[in-house]
Amino acid sequence: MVYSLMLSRRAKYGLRSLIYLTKQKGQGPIQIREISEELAIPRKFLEAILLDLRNDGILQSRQGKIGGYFLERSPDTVTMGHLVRLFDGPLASVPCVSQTAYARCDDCTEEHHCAIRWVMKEVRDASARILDQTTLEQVVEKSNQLCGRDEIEYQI
Amino acid sequence: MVYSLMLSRRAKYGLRSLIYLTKQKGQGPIQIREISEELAIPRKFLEAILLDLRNDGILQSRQGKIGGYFLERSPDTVTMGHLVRLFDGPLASVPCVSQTAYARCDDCTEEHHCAIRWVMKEVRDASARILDQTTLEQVVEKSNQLCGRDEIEYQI
DNA sequence: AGTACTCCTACCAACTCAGTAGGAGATTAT
DNA sequence: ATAATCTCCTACTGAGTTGGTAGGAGTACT
Repeated sequence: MVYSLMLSRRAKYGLRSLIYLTKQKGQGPIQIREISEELAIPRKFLEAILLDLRNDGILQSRQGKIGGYFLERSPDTVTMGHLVRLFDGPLASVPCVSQTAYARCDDCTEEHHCAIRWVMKEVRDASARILDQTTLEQVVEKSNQLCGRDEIEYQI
Repeated sequence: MVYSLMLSRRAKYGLRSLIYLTKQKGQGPIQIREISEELAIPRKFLEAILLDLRNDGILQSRQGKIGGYFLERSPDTVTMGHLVRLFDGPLASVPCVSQTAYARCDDCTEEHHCAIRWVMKEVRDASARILDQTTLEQVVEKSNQLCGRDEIEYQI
């Protein structure tokens, strides 16, 4: 079975790293190696992912010996919608219903008459409603709930 | 920009063909060639897609000279959810929240503690709620509305 | 100076997607 | 009977994406 509407590994690794970094907030830079070991993510792959998050302004980094990554933006300002779009592109399952990356379907003759567009827009809107209103902070809270707040075990 | 959560061309072609066939219901078998010309879908590609729909029991076919395809199931019993799953796999964006094709995420240590799972389940449920309650019949109705019911122009 | 980290470019194997090619088998019309 | 016209089926292909690796330059602390 193929899962073509699925979150990429890149996105999952990125999200899990952000949750980890949020839980460690205020403790100075965390190194790629630590995250990669703790969350079982290939180190070199993780490097590229964290770099993307830094270039987007969500993370900040420090170079050199005691360098590493830490949150730049407050986790209550980072939405899941933003993150999923960052990693995997628009939420819309057809380009002609995307808010953030609209494009005509190249195989659709007249989009105003397109019933597929209509139903897929409903789906997009429902997904966006959830993802754009869920913040990283809320996800971390939920994660703490699920794990038991006091444990320092980073099940995300 | 990459669209990794997108409907495949296969799915779009399949859906458009089904809408076309629904509108022609009761008029005997419609040939691949006609559909492919009318909807601008590559003929050989369409062959494979219609065959899948037949093997799934949604379409029926007739071989030979005046053969072709026609609906086997009534369009009010065919849901968009079923069709999207048939073409593109599970709706869930992570396998561990799929109702129809559950699987553990191989990179997730303990799913009951996974906050990503939690939010993605909300998204899946919202999408499924829409897609599983929208039938092919409703989509065709909507298409007729959008096109003007009397025109015989198959903008879908 | 040495060490340990981030940053950056280039590369790679495996897989998926969107088709094509060619023909066997079925059915009808002549 | 046979030609025509359709579906059915297998195999193949080129382009693009995913999930990484390799190697090293640059940066900062000790």
